[in-house]
Amino acid sequence: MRHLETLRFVDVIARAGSIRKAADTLAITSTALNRRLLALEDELGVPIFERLPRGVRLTAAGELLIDHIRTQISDLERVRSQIAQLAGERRGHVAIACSQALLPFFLPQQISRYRAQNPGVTFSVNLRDREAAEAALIDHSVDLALVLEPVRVADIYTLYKVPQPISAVMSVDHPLAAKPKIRLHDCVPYPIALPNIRYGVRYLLEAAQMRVSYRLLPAVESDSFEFLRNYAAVEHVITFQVPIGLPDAQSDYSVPFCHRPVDGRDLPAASLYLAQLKGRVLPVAAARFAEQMMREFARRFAV
Amino acid sequence: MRHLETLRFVDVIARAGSIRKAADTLAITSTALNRRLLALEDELGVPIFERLPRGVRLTAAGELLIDHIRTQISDLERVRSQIAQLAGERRGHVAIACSQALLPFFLPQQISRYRAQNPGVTFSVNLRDREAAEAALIDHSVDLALVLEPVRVADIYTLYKVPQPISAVMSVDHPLAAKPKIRLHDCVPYPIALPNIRYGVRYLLEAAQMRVSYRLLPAVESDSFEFLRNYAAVEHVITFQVPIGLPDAQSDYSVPFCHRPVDGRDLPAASLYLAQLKGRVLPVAAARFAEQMMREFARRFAV
DNA sequence: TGCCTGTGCTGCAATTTCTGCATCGGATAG
DNA sequence: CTATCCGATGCAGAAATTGCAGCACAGGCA
Repeated sequence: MRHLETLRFVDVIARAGSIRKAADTLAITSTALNRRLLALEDELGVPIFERLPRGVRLTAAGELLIDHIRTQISDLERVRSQIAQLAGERRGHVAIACSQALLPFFLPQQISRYRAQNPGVTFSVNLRDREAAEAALIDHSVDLALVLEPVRVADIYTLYKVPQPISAVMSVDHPLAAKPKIRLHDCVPYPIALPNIRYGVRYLLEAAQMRVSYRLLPAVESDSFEFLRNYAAVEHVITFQVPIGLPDAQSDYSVPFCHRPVDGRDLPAASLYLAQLKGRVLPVAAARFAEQMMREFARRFAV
Repeated sequence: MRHLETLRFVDVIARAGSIRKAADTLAITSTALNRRLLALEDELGVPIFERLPRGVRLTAAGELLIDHIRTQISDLERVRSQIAQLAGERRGHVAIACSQALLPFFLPQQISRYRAQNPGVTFSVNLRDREAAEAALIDHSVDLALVLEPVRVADIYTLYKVPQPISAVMSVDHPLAAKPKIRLHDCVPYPIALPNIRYGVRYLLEAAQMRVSYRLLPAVESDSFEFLRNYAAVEHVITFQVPIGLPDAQSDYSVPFCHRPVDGRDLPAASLYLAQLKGRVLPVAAARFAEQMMREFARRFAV
């Protein structure tokens, strides 16, 4: 959209941290970009960036403005998508930030299902920890976030909340695999593999252990849920994940690990949140996709 | 602001109903304006206006866009005012739509008081009936509305609500002026002057008469509250108004008419609403002025 | 200290975009 | 049927934007 080209450029400068770098990514000369910025600051009567020897940084006024710019850009996007829908087109784009647990099964299935009915809609799926996911909502780089136990900043609006009782994951021939339900102290004799503290599952585990005498000390730590699952498959180690990231009984996945729910008395269920930026009206495609996921949540995890 | 000049032009076209008229008010040629419009429609991929023999009219897509445009324009205005405030300037503009009752005393006093502390802030005060006031909020032509018994459309947000018991207004030597409180049936023997049905006071009077046997038939109807007051001053006629539009005892106005409250059993109190557009963040000056008025309401009409 | 690198900024010419005049084609009101 | 008002368009001049080259400045490094 031509009329907010300059504003978009300002956004790029803010993200790049220097006019020349921004000009480079925008494939124009720094001269032109610089002059646009100067003209805008002149119009506004206030500098948007403070000039540092190694680049530029937003002033207080700039912070205000950049927020406005990002809102305007995505609001225009929404209007365009509404107009496109009016014209009968079924196009659009949905940008999602999500936790690792959504990557193996849930999102692939959901996106595939949605695209089967709306082939014109494209998706971008970005792995973000819960903090980064919320930041991505705030700076308008994603439309939806799907995260476990978010930090819950004020600017985030929760569309749906799903309880996710934590499961213990182990190889199929692990001694504990015989039990239908796992107590946490059952795990003490065995080596443990855990995600690190930035992740919701680990956070809940640590919180739960504040109240008990035993300790689950990780033999292996990782930031990859996929690694942890596969590690549990090849060694008699126990790890913990949420069910939405694990193959369920009906699926035709054949894997050398299994999972058993942890007793609710030992560990409260985690919560999976579907969230958007507060006060933002989503583009049509994103809103529809969110609705589809919410229906699926309601179906699977009916209360 | 340069970058949304074209969008502002589109807004003017929409209001003017024809490109040439809009070009005229914008002091440019119709050619230039027409081409900007065509370029924008080309960018958007859909026509914004349908071309009629006597001008243009918004298409469905255009309705969507014009709403976005008006939001963007006033949102930018808000950002500018926030930036100005950041820079220590105390400037800005407040546009108000209000009922007649606010014109003689309340708004002049309030604006004068506000401007005494904020001389840089300018005001526009527009007389609008309750329906037009809400329309003005919606199309962003005013920031605040102050109206009696509004129609209460969904997009309006009420900031404050003040009860206004209706008063009978008459000349000082009117027989009823001896009573401290007026019953409606006391008025039957006398000629009545009323505002027409579009106004809140008349609306309430008509509603009240649904339940009783007597009728107050207006000898004179007018759409000017000022006329009605002054007419009551020169003839033994009774009219009805809300107290906020009448001089109070402490004021140093010397007028040949007086007012007495109507008994609450006969006529419910009207409600004066201070309202803004739902979901809109007001510019600093408008928000501050609204706060001042709300404090004044709380002081005068403490519950 | 002196060199080097990276930054934002500016004068000037080429280029792109925009504007205004004159005019066309079409639809309606009288 | 005619007069009028409307939006659209070809073309030439005006205005804004861009890119090149170069400047001044501030830190990093030897």
